[in-house]
Amino acid sequence: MVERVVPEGSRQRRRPTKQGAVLSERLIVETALRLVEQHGAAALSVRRLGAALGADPTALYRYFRNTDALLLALADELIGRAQEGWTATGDWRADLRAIGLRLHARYQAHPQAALLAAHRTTGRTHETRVVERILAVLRTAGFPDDLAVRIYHAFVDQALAFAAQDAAALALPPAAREKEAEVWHEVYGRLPPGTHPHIAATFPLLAADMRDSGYPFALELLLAAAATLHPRAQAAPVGE
Amino acid sequence: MVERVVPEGSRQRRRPTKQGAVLSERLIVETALRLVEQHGAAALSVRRLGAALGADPTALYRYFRNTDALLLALADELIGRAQEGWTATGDWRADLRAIGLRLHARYQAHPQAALLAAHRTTGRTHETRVVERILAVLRTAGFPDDLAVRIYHAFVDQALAFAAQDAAALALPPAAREKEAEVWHEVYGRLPPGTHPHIAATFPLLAADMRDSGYPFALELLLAAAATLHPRAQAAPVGE
DNA sequence: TATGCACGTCAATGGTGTTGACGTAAGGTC
DNA sequence: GACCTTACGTCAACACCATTGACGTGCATA
Repeated sequence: MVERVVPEGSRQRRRPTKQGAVLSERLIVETALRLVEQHGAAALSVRRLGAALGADPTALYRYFRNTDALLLALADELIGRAQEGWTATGDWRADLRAIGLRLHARYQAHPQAALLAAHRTTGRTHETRVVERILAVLRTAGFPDDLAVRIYHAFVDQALAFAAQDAAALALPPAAREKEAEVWHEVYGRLPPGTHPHIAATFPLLAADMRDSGYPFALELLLAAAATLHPRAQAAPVGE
Repeated sequence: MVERVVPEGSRQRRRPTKQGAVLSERLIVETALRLVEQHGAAALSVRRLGAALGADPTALYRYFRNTDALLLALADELIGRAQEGWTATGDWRADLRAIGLRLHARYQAHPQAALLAAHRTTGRTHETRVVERILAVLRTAGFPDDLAVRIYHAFVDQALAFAAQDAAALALPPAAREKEAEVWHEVYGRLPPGTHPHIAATFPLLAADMRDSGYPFALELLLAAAATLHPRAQAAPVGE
């Protein structure tokens, strides 16, 4: 196979497409993100991306080895953006809450890329920086090392797992997404008290609660339980 | 459009395919599950499934409206298998722990299918039964309805999110999995204390802890925090 | 034994990612 | 300004994919 991808650094000959666009790795990543944002995950295909760029679809392969490489580039971009503007306050619980919610929110903005990114360890600079920051928050707060590590692990995995989980719902084709919402009302709303008494009794509450992500509350529970494990634990109820 | 799917209950005329197979919803689900397990999630296509069944690929559409409906059936099958043999003990915390760990374990046994299925709401019988059971555990334990619903939501989403997260790691091709573990040691094990002091200080602990899933500990934290929200809350430390 | 229709089959449609060949025009050199 | 070299945009083609409508066989029922 001919090596068709030239590393971004050594690119020199930029040549406009028939429609006048001048391609670059950066332009492609930004266009792809915009495409996903505006028209949903399903809109991201090589042909549509080519159309959006104003270029032949296969021009993409001069910049990325395949679509997976493109999606990893998107993912890297996301991780970077999630940390922009964040600074520690010194309150470990508020800091972890902010980091968790930011990561979650940023991933939700690009569900398709999030689905791929959340399950992978990249070892790239953005990722190591977040890890360092979380450990810093926990150790500075006075958690002993072994406990800090365990809490870090649960916290990070939970943030990424929920990010992927909620992204998956957003990344669903519109038809399937509508169907799922419908399933909740049609199926769960009509289960008879005889066979499913607890669902029947709480259905309105259920329907209301399931509309939003379970992550914020799960995060609060994790933080509250972690607080009770602190060597100088004080009364620190959920949500504090 | 002609309605082509006949509900499983009212099926009567079974007719062997050219290759002699007698199709059924159950056979299709089991074959699909086997296909995904043996050859990965990418192997699940209508054509390949037809070949594995010994039938014309489009015969599938006599049993499922589309591939998404099949996927939901797979998901529900996994949920069902996770519950086989479970019974309530009356100790809400032990019961939820058991349900969570069972779900997680069952999905890990079928990583490829778990990846596809863990994000979906099926509305099928196995799913509604778990939902009913979890709500029963919480309400019987004395949690008020609104709290029971919120805890249920966080608990279920956490279990499924972690199931998908950990399944993703298992589902990677062995080569890629080894490579990722290697990258982790190479990158995180060599970060200089100057730029990443907290990672450098805790690396041995980190490396040991990250080998296993973060779910069991995250689940304990959730249960411990939920216990403090109980109207008759007693001292109930993590892991009790 | 007769009959209606369930369902397995086939052909076709319009999508997808990806590859190899080709030629044009851009950059460097003189 | 002329000449090479080659990067890279384009094109055609391939092998898949899910899904559809039409068709007729042969089964279950009456």
